[in-house]
Amino acid sequence: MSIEADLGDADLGAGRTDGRVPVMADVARLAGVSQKTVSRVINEAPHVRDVVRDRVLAAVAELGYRPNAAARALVTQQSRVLGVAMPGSTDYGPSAQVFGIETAAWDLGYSVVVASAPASAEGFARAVARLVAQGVAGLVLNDPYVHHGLSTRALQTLPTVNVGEALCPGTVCAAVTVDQEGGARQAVEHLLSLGHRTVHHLAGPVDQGAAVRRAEGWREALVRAGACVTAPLVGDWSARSGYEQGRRLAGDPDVTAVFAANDQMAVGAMRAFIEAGRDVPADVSVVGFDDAPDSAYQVIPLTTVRQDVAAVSRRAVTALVAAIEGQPWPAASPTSPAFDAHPLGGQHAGSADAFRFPVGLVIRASTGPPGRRPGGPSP
Amino acid sequence: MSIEADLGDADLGAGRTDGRVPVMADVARLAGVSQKTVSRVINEAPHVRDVVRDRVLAAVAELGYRPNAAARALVTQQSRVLGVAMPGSTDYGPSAQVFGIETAAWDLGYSVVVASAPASAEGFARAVARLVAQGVAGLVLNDPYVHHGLSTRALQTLPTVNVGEALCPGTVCAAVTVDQEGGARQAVEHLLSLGHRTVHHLAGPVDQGAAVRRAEGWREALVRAGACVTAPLVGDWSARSGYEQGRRLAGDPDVTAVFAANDQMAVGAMRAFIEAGRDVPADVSVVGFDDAPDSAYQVIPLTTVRQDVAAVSRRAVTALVAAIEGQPWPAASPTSPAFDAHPLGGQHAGSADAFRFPVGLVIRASTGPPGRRPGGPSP
DNA sequence: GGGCCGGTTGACTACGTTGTCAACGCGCGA
DNA sequence: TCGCGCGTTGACAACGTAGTCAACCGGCCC
Repeated sequence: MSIEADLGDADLGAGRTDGRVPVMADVARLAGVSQKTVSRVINEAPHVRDVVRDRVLAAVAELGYRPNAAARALVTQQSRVLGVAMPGSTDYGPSAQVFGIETAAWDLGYSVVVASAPASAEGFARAVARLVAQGVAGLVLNDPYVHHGLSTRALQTLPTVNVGEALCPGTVCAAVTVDQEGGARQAVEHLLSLGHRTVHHLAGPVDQGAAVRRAEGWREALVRAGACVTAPLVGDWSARSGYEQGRRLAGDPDVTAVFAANDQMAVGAMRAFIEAGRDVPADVSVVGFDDAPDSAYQVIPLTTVRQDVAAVSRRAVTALVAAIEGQPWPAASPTSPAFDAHPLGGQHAGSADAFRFPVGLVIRASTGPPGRRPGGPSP
Repeated sequence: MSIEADLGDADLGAGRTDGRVPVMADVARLAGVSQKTVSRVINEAPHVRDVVRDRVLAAVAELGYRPNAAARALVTQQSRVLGVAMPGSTDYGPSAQVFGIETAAWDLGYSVVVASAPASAEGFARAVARLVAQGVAGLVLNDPYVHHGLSTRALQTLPTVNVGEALCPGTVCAAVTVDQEGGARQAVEHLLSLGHRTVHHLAGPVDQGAAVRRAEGWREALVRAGACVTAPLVGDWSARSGYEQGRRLAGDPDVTAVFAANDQMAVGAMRAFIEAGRDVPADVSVVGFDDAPDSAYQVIPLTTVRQDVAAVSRRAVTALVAAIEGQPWPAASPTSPAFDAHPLGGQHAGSADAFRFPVGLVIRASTGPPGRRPGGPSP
């Protein structure tokens, strides 16, 4: 393979740079042009004759020249680096987002620096400060962070996009998200259509937009159907929290259907029901949210709401890069070109410049009609 | 909260820099010293009187000055950025590693840029090339990449550390890993001690070090115990592959115990057994590897081998940073100070400079004695 | 009292790139 | 034929920081 050759060239330099890593001046000397012309060729600027261009490119190849990112960033005031602030979690959602952002960014010629910190106000402050200090050209914020003191003034000088729901209405930065309410509604309607009297909810952290929206969708669907709305139990996205809250639900014989705010909590809840001697789905139906890759192959394959995290991440990065390279980020207005592609907004007011991706219910083995009568296992 | 104040100061600058982001010269002017002295204060260099230092620090605070990373990188030829090359996967292992590396790096004042690419030779080449172009100070490689054309010469100019097992003996870069064989042995011995005649293996990709070492440990433990060694089935770490291979195992009534190379495949295998009407653990016992956070709360809580990914990542980053800041990376020798701390090596020759972390078996509900007689469910 | 020495400070420069602007050469129209 | 304009090229400065080295200052010893 070419690795050895590639890196070998890049490292050692086949040309006359006596051990030093080659710079533009070396290329220029070898090609017999000025350093500025090399710069033009490298940046594909106009006004370079083909003959000259070829000579320069040959010299670049011979020396294994690579542009110095630091020098370029210094002079252009542009780092071509995106900062991602995320709560450091190995949950499927966040990590899928990070990888999605990373892939999309590379495709657009940007690299990605990740700053993980607990989703507290201090954690957010430190993460953003690190990213700013590092000189990122734009910021991708994760939902859980957004409510923590993010203000209009604070970030308006730096292009910023939020992946997920913004809780505070004052937030001006653009948001890319999925139709959380719609997904929750689909889950609830599915369960009600199976014959369940109502659906209990295992919610995510109350200060996170995605969790709030899913809870809203759940409540709304119940109200619309005239079903009784019970108080949601709150978890922290982890399977452990799903298990713990699931044990509380398992103690209530009236519970026949549960909608968990993500797949991991749904799995934990299923475990709690099984442990309590209540079968899934015969006694209790469970629905998750995310459709993590594992969910189809759980011991009880999970009915869940599928969202395309990769597509969401891609859109977020695309919008962010457009903002970076286009207008100097005038606090993204609804008329900003970057946000005109799919303005499906209007789901909730005050966030007109949101992308909203559709979601879809995937029905598997964890849901079914309420077979045994509520009140305990049949004799 | 202080976010607004922090970022507000940083962005707008409370001083006399008329909109521009403040630079050292601005601080120097305000403090009445030279730019060089500001540099000394910022870098905590010696030979600065306390009075002067305080004056400079006050000016820094007033202007909200932040060092320009690009300029610093340009002049020091040092980016304080670590590059992480990873296969873009949302599996627990890789994503936990990325977060662990990121956290450890920040603690040491380094930021982390991630390059994800498929674990092929081309993917590896592109990922490393991107990272090098970005100007990283050091490289963290993930196991699956290492066998792809990594050569002594190729990376010897850039400090590099491998997290995981290096397959090719020619690889000189330092490696930090866990005791894969030992973990596999513990899993097998646990199953044999329960009374199983032998243990089948659901392995990871054959070209990945961790998968190979786990398979080696499994085979070794069986041989030592005089049990028969069956051909391992090969998956790709995903629950899906665990399910698919699990179906093949479920068809064989002699199978009473399975050791999967990671938790996700173990879960998929459990699903396959349940689907085939074989109970876990009554008919078949299953052991995983990783102890992912969810594994304790699976519908059938998983017996698995716990490894401390965060600690491994931390060690890798510590070693890498030591190499970056210490000697100019003479292709890490066993006597290199960076690798003297815990040389538990010697597990396999040719890699004397490896850190090897211990692992531990966590026994849960997915394993038990072979209850029903092999040959099918009892009537 | 003069010289020396070490701690402190600043002027100058390099780092590798891009932006600005002037200069050059060629073809074309007057 | 001359002048003009455009496409092409290069000299020079600038970006913000750290390294080098000289200058300065005070106290100390001879």
